[in-house]
Amino acid sequence: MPQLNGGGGDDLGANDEMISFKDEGEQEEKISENLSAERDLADVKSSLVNESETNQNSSSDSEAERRPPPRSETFRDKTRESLEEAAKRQDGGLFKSPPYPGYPFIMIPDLTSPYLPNGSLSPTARTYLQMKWPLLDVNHGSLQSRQALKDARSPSPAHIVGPFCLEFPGQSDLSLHQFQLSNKVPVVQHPHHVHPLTPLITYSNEHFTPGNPPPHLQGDVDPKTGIPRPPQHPDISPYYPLSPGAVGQIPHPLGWLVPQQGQPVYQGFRHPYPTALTVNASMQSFLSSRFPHHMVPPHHSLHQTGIPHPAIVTPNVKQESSHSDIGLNSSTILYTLHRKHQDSKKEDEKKKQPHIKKPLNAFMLYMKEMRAKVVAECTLKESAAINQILGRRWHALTREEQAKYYELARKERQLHMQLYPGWSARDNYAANQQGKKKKRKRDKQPGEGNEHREYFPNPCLSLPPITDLSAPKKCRARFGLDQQNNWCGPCSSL
DNA sequence: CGTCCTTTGAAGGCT
DNA sequence: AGCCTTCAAAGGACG
Repeated sequence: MPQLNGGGGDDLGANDEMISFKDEGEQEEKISENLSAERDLADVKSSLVNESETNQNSSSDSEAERRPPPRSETFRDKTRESLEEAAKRQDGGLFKSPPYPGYPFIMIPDLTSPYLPNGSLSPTARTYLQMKWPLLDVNHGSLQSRQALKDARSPSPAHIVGPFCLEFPGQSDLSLHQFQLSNKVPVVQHPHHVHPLTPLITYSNEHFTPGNPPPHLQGDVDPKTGIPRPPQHPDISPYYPLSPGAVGQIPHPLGWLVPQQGQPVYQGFRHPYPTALTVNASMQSFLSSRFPHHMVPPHHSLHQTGIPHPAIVTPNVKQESSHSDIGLNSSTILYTLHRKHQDSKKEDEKKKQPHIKKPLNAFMLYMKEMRAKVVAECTLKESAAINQILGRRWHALTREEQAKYYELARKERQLHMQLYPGWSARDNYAANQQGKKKKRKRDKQPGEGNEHREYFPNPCLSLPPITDLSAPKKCRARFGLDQQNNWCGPCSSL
């Protein structure tokens, strides 16, 4: 485990942004947190297989030794201060002194095509990219990236290895920390163009799928949403553990718009953030002319800047089917449509409001990256159980490791804030209240929650024992139906 | 189909 | 200031 040095000129400014951890189960967490990731995984697997966990207190090192005491100034406070400071400095145009060394609020005028005709990154774009994403090594090409691959523990600053892979120093678990933020990152990867902004994208590509692809190109359809999914290469991890050579093979969600040969139509669409600027009015026009109306992404899915941000979820507004009106006379149709229009006018207007999702926090970013790994190694599918494991692992991370995610989350928020200046998390509260009743939530009784913990050990990942007698669903969610022998007594008797 | 479960963190509202 | 609530992701389970 890398020791923390208190200081050291962290350009990311992450060292002083660690948060204090919750004290719930802290004792047990401290006990388990010093396990190496491998050991951790081994415990998970063996406990899952054997269902006979006997030792969750096998380690004694204190997490506190590894981790400095909680700071009085929380990360949240710090972040907020920084954001406020950033907002103050952001007076309209270029900004001079970025709140974070690597995250200036500079928007270059045209990122539509940051690449030069010869395929290299334009100096302007390179400057921008370096300023905006300091982790990205846009100056150095694949040679250095390959070097990074060779020397996984390079102490040099993190630099990008592939479009989705950031190398982080000091990784104890992965020699190369392939930091894929999303398994849904929309990517049109030109074989020779590695887009350097991609690593920070965490939002779903669903928001960028411009309607349905032509049937003959339609690969998979999400059974839940009905939204066509891009064909997935079976060998490719959903979390993009991509090598530089492999990324070019990744199909883009908009791959059906990309000609089979030649340059992709959506070069600028490789990234849902700045590079997505290419989807502007002209692209709308192009789409409208090429595809049926329902396939064309609606304007309201675009940000005011023309950026179809992945955090935007455009509700599927059902098209009025003219077929269903066949047989009715025109006046009836008109009247009906008028009534419908009147009745649902407000509702439609509300529905048309794009749903801007919250930016992901550090833990969410971590979950996105690690979920697939845990699922694969722990043979669990239940997200609730997976998340428990991930929560434990999150606490087991070193401060440095967590700092990476905090930093990324901070950038996510910054970018989100830039793209949606007026957006508030509160907006999503209202969004859920007006439309569908979403969730939630039974109030947690005092003491409820993790009380399953005292009665028998969790079979996975040396989780604390479970004691909650009042929440039978927890055992179900936690262990699944096929492991009912792990359910607590009250749950089993139900 | 909608909600629950489960995790942490961010953010807003209320006291 | 501190507490509470909601929502981000994920997918199986359930009513």
